[in-house]
Amino acid sequence: MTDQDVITEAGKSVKAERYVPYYLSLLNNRLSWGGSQLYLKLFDIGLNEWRILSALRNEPGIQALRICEMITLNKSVVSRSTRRLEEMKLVEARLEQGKRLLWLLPRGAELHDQIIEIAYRRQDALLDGFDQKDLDTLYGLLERMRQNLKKVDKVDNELLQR
Amino acid sequence: MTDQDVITEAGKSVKAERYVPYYLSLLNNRLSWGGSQLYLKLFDIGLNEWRILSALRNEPGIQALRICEMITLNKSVVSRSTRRLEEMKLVEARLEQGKRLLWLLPRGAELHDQIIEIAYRRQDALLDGFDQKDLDTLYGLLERMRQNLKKVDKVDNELLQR
DNA sequence: CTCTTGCAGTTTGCAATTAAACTCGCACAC
DNA sequence: GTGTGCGAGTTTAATTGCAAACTGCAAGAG
Repeated sequence: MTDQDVITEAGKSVKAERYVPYYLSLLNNRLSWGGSQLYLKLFDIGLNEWRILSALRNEPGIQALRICEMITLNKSVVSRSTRRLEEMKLVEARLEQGKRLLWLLPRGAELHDQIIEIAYRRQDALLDGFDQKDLDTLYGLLERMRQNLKKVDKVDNELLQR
Repeated sequence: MTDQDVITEAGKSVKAERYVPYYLSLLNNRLSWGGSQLYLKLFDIGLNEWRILSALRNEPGIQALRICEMITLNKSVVSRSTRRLEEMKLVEARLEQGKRLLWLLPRGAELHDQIIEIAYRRQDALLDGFDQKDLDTLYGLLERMRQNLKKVDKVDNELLQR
C-alpha cells in the first residue's frame, strides 16, 4: 500500500491497429510535415502556399473564398499565404468590379509545375505496390469516410448539448 | 495586354478526388480538431492528453519514451501533456531504480474510460455503413501506406541531397 | 577521481490549423 | 444622408505537431 493508489492493471483501451483516427493522424502528420519541410527547403514556400498555387493553376482568376471552398482551407490561412505569394511575386491580385481576383504570375505557374512533380512522386511512394483496383477501393473508402464526417459532427453536437 | 502578364489558362493540377494526401489531411484535421475541441469542452483535456491516458491504460507504469513509441507521439508533446496530467492529478510519476515510471491515478482511469466511449462513438460515425469486409480492406490499405512512409522519406532525402 | 558517452526528458522555435472577433466597403432601406 | 446589414478579408489566440538544441543523470573508461 502506497501513499496513494495507482492503477496497475491494464484496462479496456484503444488498439492502434484497429483505430482509424490513429492511422489518419499518423499518415497525415508524416506526409504533410515532411512535404512542408521539403518544399520550404527547396523552394522557400510552405504546404499552404503550394496548395494555393495549385488552386490557382486549376481555376485561374478566382477569389480567396473560392480557394477556401476548393481545397477546404481556412480563410485565415488563405489570407496569410496569398499575401506571402504576392510578396514573392508568384501571385497577383487584381480588383475587377469590386472583386479581388487572384492570378498566377508566370514564375508562380512555373514553380507550381515543379512542385507538382514532386508531390506526385511522394504520392507514388506512398502508394507503392497498389494496383488500379486497390486505388479504386482506397478512394472509394476515403470518399465514404469524408461523407460520414457530417455524422461525426452530429455525434459531437449531441454530446455538447447535454 | 496588361502591365504584367498573368496565367489565364488552367494547367495540369492536382485533382483532389484522386489525391490521397488531400483526403488524409481533410479527414484527419476534421477528426482530430473536432475531437480535441470536444474533449476540451467536456473534460478540459486535449487530444494528446487523452492519447497518453490511453497508452497508460494499456500498459500501466511505463516510461515517457515508451509512450512515444506506442502511440507515435513526439516526446516534446508527451513531456508537455504528462505534466498537465500530473498537475490535474490524473497521472502520477514515480521514480523506481532511476526510471521515471508513469501511472494512472483512479480519476485518470475513470476519465479515460469515459472518453473511450466517446472516441468509439465518433469512429463508428466515421465508419457508418462499413461492413466487416470493408473494415478489413481499409485497415489493410492503411497499414500498407504506413509501411510505405519509409519510401516517401527516401524520396524526400534524394531530393534534398541534390 | 575525472572525463566521456549516452539515454531520458525538457525547452524552444517554427509551421500548420481552427474559430472567433474585427475591419472595410458596398448596397439597400428609410 | 444615415444607418443597417452583408460579404470578403484580416488579425488574433489557442492547439497540435515536428526537429533540434539543451539539461541532467548515470554508467564506464582511463
